[in-house]
Amino acid sequence: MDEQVPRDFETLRATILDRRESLPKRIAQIAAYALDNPDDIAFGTAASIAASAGVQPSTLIRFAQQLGFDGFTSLQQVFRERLRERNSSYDERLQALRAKAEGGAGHRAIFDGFVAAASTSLNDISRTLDDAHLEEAISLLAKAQTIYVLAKRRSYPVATYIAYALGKLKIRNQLIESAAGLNAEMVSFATPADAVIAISFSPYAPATIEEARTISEQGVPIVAITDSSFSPLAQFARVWFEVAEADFAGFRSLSATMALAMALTVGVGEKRRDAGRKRKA
Amino acid sequence: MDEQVPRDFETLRATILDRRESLPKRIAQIAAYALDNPDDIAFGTAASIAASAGVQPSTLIRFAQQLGFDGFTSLQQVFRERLRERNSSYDERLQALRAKAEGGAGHRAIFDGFVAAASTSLNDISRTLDDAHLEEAISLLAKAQTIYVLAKRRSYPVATYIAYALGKLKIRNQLIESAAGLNAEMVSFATPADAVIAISFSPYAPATIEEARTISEQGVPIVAITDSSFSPLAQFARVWFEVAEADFAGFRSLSATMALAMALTVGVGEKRRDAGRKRKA
DNA sequence: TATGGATTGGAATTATTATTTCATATTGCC
DNA sequence: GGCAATATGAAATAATAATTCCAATCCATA
Repeated sequence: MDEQVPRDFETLRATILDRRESLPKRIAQIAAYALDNPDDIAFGTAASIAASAGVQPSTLIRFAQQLGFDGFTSLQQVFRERLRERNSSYDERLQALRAKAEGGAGHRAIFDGFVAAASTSLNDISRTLDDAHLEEAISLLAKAQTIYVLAKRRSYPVATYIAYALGKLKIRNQLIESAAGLNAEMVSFATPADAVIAISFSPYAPATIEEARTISEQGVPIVAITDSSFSPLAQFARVWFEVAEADFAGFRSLSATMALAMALTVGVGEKRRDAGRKRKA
Repeated sequence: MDEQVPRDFETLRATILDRRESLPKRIAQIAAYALDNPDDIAFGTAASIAASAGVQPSTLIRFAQQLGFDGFTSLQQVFRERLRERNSSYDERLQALRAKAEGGAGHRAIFDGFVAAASTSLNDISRTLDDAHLEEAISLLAKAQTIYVLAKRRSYPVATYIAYALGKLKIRNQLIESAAGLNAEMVSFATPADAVIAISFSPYAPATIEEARTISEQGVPIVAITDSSFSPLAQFARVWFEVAEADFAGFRSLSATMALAMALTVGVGEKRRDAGRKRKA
């Protein structure tokens, strides 16, 4: 027997799809039903499932045996496992996390709180992000000679990640950081042929705002990621994104901002590659 | 009969919580088990569940009857229904995102991909994080005079965030960065009374590994965040976390690492505050 | 501490459900 | 078209699981 019994749903699914052609009519019927209504298989009885699928219970068992199981029951296990593993619904999970984080003692509660905050933020941004803005921002950045990245304090990690990613994609970029106090000079090098990604959240770091103002006065287009339309960054920006990050224990999540930052970065990379290809052709 | 049979899980849950006080001992035992292990109720048999909960099957049935069901089977229906429903939202959403990200054109697809990767990572870490490791790491870091933070390249954003958060919490820390090429000196200042948070993922930055080695040879305890037990960081570390980040378009998410990093940071903050309070009292 | 009612444990009973079996039908092949 | 192999249907059977019942125990109260 080289019969390998599929232990998890994905393998099982693949096996079924693989053999689909060679299965007898009624067995194929059950196979299709199983893949279309996995929940019914998980919960139903052999008789009820067979009835829904329009076959005899014995056929159902034969189907299971063909797949290498020793009966319907062990086939059903796989379908049940699948439901088990898919963790609770998003909201339930989040609620549970929040409950643990709020009520709970210990450090696990803190961790859960941050995970919940991050999940919520991702959820929100996925709902609210404006596709048109994204396109616009990417076009703008793709045309830039050098992309300047401007962020302090809480937003700084995002800036360093953007810089890292742009670097890996071989896109010229300059992180505006203050180690040597030469920010003003760095900023002054930017021209309208360049572009800026500026990130700042309330309370806005004064230095970020100042530098954004200066650089926008030089005619350099700015893509801003910030948290409200009242943000001082918004007024200097050519395109701006409103990202609402949930917070926990006084620290805001960064995951939504990170996801957006990565999308911008990789988006620019793709756009440039496409443009390059077109130019050559 | 004013007995209202709870038809959905939430109502059932509320009912149970409501009556908790007035339930007899064994029934209460089953009630607690049911709320803690709803999946087991959904899939198990009366006998298996009763055994897990440490009661007799008959008690399980009495529990169901007290709630107005006519037997275990109808109680179980509610738990199954819950699984069916919950299963749809979260996973479907993620799958939809992935599908869009994979199949889809345009830049929205890229964004969706990063959101999906981040969600998956958060999901995973929330399932796999070991509470004991977390406690251990926090105790270790809370005792440190100075917390050194060590990470390069892709992990660097996490390090900067940790440094920012530690700073805000007024916890002495030192980010080991190479601007002036003085890393070796910085590292040499660390003593066994300090501690290190080191973060590195495959392909491990050689500098991170080297510095981690040196610093651990000086007897400084290391808390590592890395991606597998084969990681060179793991061998130097007193405590280490395995974090599996999903990736998209060649860039790994950072959200799980970030959540863990924040939990460590804030955890240390809390632990110190508690210790301080105790000392005064 | 004695007594009644409520609760529990455990085995007996009943029901439900999976599986097997066998007769019948269908299909592919010579 | 006939034969064998395969597939299918339907009912009988075996297994498993839910439920019931009754004796034992616990608990509150007088």
